[in-house]
Amino acid sequence: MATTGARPRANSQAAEAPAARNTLRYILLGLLAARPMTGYDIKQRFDAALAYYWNADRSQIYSALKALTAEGLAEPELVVQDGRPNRKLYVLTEAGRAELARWLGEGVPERYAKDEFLAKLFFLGHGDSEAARLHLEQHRADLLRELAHLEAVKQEYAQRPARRPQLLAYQLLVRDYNEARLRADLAVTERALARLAAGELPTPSQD
Amino acid sequence: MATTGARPRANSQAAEAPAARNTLRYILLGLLAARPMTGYDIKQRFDAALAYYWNADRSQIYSALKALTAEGLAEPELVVQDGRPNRKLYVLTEAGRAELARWLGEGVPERYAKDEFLAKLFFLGHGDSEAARLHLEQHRADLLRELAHLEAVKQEYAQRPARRPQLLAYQLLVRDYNEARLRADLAVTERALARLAAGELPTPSQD
DNA sequence: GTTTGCATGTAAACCGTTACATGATTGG
DNA sequence: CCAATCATGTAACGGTTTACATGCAAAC
Repeated sequence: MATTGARPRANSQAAEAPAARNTLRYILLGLLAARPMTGYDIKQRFDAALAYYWNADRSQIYSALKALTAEGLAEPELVVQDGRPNRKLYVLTEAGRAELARWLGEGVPERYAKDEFLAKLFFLGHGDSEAARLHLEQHRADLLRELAHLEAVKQEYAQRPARRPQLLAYQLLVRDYNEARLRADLAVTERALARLAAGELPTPSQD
Repeated sequence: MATTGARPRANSQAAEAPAARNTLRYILLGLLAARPMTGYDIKQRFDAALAYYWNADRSQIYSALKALTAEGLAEPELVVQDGRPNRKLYVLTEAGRAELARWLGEGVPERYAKDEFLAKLFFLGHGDSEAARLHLEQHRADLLRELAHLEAVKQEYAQRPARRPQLLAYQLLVRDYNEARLRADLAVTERALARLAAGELPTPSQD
């Protein structure tokens, strides 16, 4: 149909992507490289800092940690507690550190993202403009909430000085990407809502 | 750890999200609502227009179309061709149209996105700054290519007038989101590369 | 006293990707 | 002559999500 054809694919730095990506595995290596952690700790880290671009369930994390152990990339260390459940601290091995370094050097294939909001928006012309307004307003509310949360985290980090500036620098860079995307989304959303209010978007009756 | 706690979750418009999202199913309904299509057509539509925020494999599309048929939401119509394979045109039923409308009215849960580039970037402090530069430059190249592709598609669409302005309006809105995000990413990337070149990002030796 | 937080896991279902299979026509 | 396009599908695997299961302690 479109003479311009399909969206072009990337040519990755190191081309060989065998069969499975297993991104979670490498994220776990990355987290354990900073300090030993339990599955529980890792889940918290996901929710607090990584959720904007990746997340995993508890069950997935626990089984992935077992897989790392089986491959000799991490080793569990039981920490007995009283009054609360024992913890299983996973420590990265030398092999684990090497595997992380290998992954960091590899190119990232340009994989399509999945965004359910945009997927639905694409088809909203089949519904009425009231439904569209509701979705756009919900999206705006979500964005404002996330931006507020980001601001709060920023305040917090600004207080205490960094222990490892090298690690922090890239984490802050990721945060910059996140913030820029949120603001970009917000601008588009505001414009769309304004157009809707002004009756500038076509309505089903004109279809 | 972080006193600010976890990222807040959305309160969706209509809360009940039963067990499976099955977003692909609804995207198929949305595509078929515009016109009857074959699995092959649908895959092309994905690659040409939807790939920025969703995609699916041929095999997944074919089996999803079968599932729609089994549920009475779409009906296949065999189009015999000579010289090339027969086509199976899927036509949306009334039930299918109703199911699409239901989905359009439902709220979108704020699901985390998965972005492998950001996931890797987050940990690049564990590598050397040369690796970081390569990844950032690759990302910039990817963004520029996508923006160029977007521009080409825009030119194309500007030519011919829309048949159904109501449907087109929302598709263009999705394109606006996409473009805004790409430009936001590009700005962050350029800034990061400039900082790297100026030696403003901490190097491993300081770790 | 009920909810939340700490802490680990198993089982099943579901979604997504890759590999495999087929076969004619058109374009380079 | 070889590659790409048209066109549909199956089988197997791998990754992700949900539901289920347990149990104590602290906070509300």
